[in-house]
Amino acid sequence: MENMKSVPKATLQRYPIYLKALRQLKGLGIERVMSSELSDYVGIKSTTIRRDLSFLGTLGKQGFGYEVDVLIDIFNEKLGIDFDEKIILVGAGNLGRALMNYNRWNYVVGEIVCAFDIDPAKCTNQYSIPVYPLDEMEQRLPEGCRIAIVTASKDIQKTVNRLSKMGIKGIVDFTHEHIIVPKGVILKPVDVVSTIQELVFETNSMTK
Amino acid sequence: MENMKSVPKATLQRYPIYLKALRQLKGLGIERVMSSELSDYVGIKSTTIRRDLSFLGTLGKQGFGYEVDVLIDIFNEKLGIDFDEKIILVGAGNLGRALMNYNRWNYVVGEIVCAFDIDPAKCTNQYSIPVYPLDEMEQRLPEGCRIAIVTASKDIQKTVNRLSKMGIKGIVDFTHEHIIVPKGVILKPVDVVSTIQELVFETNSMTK
DNA sequence: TAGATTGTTAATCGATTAACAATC
DNA sequence: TAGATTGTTAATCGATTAACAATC
Repeated sequence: MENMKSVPKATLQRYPIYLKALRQLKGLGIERVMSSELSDYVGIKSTTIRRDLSFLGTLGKQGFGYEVDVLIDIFNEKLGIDFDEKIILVGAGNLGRALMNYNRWNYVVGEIVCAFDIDPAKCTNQYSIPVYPLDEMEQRLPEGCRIAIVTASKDIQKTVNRLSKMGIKGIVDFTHEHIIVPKGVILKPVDVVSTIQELVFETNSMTK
Repeated sequence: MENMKSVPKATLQRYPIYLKALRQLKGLGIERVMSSELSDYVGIKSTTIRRDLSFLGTLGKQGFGYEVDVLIDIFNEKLGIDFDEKIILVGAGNLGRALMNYNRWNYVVGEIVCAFDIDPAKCTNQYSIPVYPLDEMEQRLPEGCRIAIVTASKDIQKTVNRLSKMGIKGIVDFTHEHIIVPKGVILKPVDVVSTIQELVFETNSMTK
């Protein structure tokens, strides 16, 4: 970490793809992988993969390839994926509840620890995860929590400002709203509508 | 459309951002916008915006800026967003149902017309949208449907192959699975776990 | 017209990849 | 060692943006 050359943004965005693939390969009992194999698997050129991996150290062996476990460990250690990122969720509506139930990501990046909602009727323990009133966000913030998922669009800008003050560093944003993010906070939009629009644009421009 | 210089991929991916912003501005009663204003609004340099827009024609007026309505119309007409893209949904689990209820995108890109699930218990009319057995996908495919949202990971590769044969051109993928997409089909992953991982990677690499 | 902002050119920056030297 | 694949260099490609000419 200390001497890490600054990793290009494009590379950083491919790491999750590699990590996912490596976990799947490991699940299939594969212990060693060559960049060319991984390339076929994820659809990224092998040179690009080797270059991307080289930012994390000298991980492969010439003539051999990479040990799957070594790569997975590196992603975990060097990049701070320690499987228990504490995540909070803002908004316990339909989508929020779907995310709460979507517990497949336990032990992958961590888990949603608790949720918040303005609607008192939604503040309950009846789901897999406790839901607290939005007011209590500051006091209920889990120790070390850096990441929030927001699904509620009511007063979203205010909420984002509050999250930022609370020390949240990354926000996964499911609202469609226009949000200005404070410095030092990264916001990743997850926008089905925009995704569909991109698809429409791209399919249209494909068929000329 | 006919003489459209091929639009760069990066530009294509920004169009939904512009369109969203323009609709919001229109909602605020704003009729004219300069590239510099739009730039402040969406956080993309004004030169980039002007260049992106120039692929769609000569839309602005020197000394004046752009008419919001003109831009919105161009996106709609030239790029085929006609508000009623017919979308099908595969998988009526928690996430699927959240998407069905998430009808905010009606009249934005179109709407989910129907859903499919392998589980007969989930094939019902009790939601806002009819859910049919997965078997009936081919016969129930809405006229002109090009886009599918998949949330069910069971046999996902088979499903994707089927969708492709049915003529689906774009897939929004909510599963975590490793999917090989047939030629001519675009798959856009929407992956909360990967998004969170990207956030963790990026926040970690920010704090050095 | 004069002022302003667009549309576009050309320079810069970053990302990809072909080619190959290093090395297991 | 010889064969193979990595790690890295250098060339290419694409995207961004500064600067400015075109023009409303």
